[in-house]
Amino acid sequence: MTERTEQQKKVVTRFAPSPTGFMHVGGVRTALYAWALARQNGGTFILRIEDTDKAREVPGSIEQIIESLKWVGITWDEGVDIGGPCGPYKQSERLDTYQTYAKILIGKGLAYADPYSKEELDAFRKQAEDEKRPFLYRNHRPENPPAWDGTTPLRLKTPEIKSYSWTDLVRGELSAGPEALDDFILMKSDGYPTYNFAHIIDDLLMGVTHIFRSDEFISSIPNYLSLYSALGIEHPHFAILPPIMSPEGKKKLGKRDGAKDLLDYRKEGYLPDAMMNFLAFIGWNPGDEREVFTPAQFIEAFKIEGIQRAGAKLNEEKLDWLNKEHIKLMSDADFKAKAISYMSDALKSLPTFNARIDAVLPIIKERINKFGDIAEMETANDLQYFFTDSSYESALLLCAPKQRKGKESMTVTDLVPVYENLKTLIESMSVFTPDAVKEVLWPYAEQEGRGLVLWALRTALSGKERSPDPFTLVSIFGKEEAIRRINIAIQKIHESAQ
RNA sequence: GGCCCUAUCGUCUAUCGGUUAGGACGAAGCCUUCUCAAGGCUUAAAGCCGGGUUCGAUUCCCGGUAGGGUCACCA
Repeated sequence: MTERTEQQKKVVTRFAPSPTGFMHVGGVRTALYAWALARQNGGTFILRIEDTDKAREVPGSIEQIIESLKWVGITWDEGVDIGGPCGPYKQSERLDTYQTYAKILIGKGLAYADPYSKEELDAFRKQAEDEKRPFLYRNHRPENPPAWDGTTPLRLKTPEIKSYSWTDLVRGELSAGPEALDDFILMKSDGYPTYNFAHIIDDLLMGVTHIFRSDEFISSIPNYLSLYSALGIEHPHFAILPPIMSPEGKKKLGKRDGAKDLLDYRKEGYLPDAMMNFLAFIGWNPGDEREVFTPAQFIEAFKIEGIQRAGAKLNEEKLDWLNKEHIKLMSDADFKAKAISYMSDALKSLPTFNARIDAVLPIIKERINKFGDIAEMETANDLQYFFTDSSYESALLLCAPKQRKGKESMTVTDLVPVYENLKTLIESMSVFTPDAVKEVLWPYAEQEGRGLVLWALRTALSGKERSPDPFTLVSIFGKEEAIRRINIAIQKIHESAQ
């Protein structure tokens, strides 16, 4: 494996999820900040898997984690799937490393075997709870613990019961009293290390310089500080990220209360760049008024000082808006390819599809927030009429538009002459851009009544109560098709008059 | 309950002692060709409370309150 360059050693960050299911915004946001810091400094970003809890492990999680990260555009230099100079990057494959360090601590007299049964421990815990005290194992520290044979938990003998204070890159000076310190478990009785132990060893061995983690770990940090001190090592920089709250309640966002699988956003047709932009802004901002960022712009703008301290609620309406902004950034070709992939085969195989799709795309573009909306438009029959006849009621054609107040509805006598005149005008056209069409039809609409003419034309062409304006529609359909549709409308209203 | 963190419009936030407290999302209204969408303009909307420090506090300090986290052989 190639060694890191000096530059790559300066900033080493990692994302270290446990494979217990899908990734939600919280996890990916943590990864994003760590990644951005490494990227902007030419450093190293590592993907490490913390699979030390066999019971909670969900098969397929690692693949899903990798897919989620890759989707939003996060890439790593070293990790489970690609290896690297500090591998392996999966904790279950590093068991002897943790054994080695456990023995070092035992040798120093700073770790000891836990002799209690689960029942005894539960009794201690219950007692503490009854007395409204926090449970502290160290109050029950055995006087003569047996030698550790690996079949019982191994605990840290907290080197010094004291108050700790430390600097957090986001929160500033933090501190905690001695009550926060306890003899926590280093090695479990199944031979696996705890997260609390393993991550510290791995970060040390992998040269991690900055640790990003979410709010809930803040109360564990004093314990980590005692372990660093027991090991005689310096700790990396800490950056605590603000909690993400669920949209409705005030609870921290978790999988049980509605946190979505990140890949669901992909399914709904959000753009990865928009997702990254959205994630970045959950608890961070550049300090100025910019809000739309490409990944490259984000890397450039990211600063740890810009990270919030207070928790933020998830606002998916903002995601929709951001996604629309990113759609505007897409090239026509990209938009077309992506949009078409959300349409049904039935729609795409319509004979007029290829001829008209380029004209229809801009209409779709201004009507969607995310690509999944295209499928919804099709379900609502808002796409088909561009390519094939719409089945509609004559009542729609006869419905009186607002500017014809005083009349409940229009009549055949009102409409037929209008349609005939429109046909003549359309017949005379040679250029079919929306502007050119408007130029020809506008004077007539003004003269005859805009409400009447434009409503009549638009409903005849679209068969819809709501649609793009009639000039655009004529420009999409062209002469023959426009006239054909008007003829259908004429026939419809004649039928209704009988 | 102990320990810890946090606190500006409904939501996300700017402000690093002096501002008409700014922006964005969302909402409402108006305009722009009939409808819809998009766009433009406009409006409503905030410093949790109480003490200090200071000539002056949203900003600094203390207390309260509220919310969150944590007290696992989970991470």
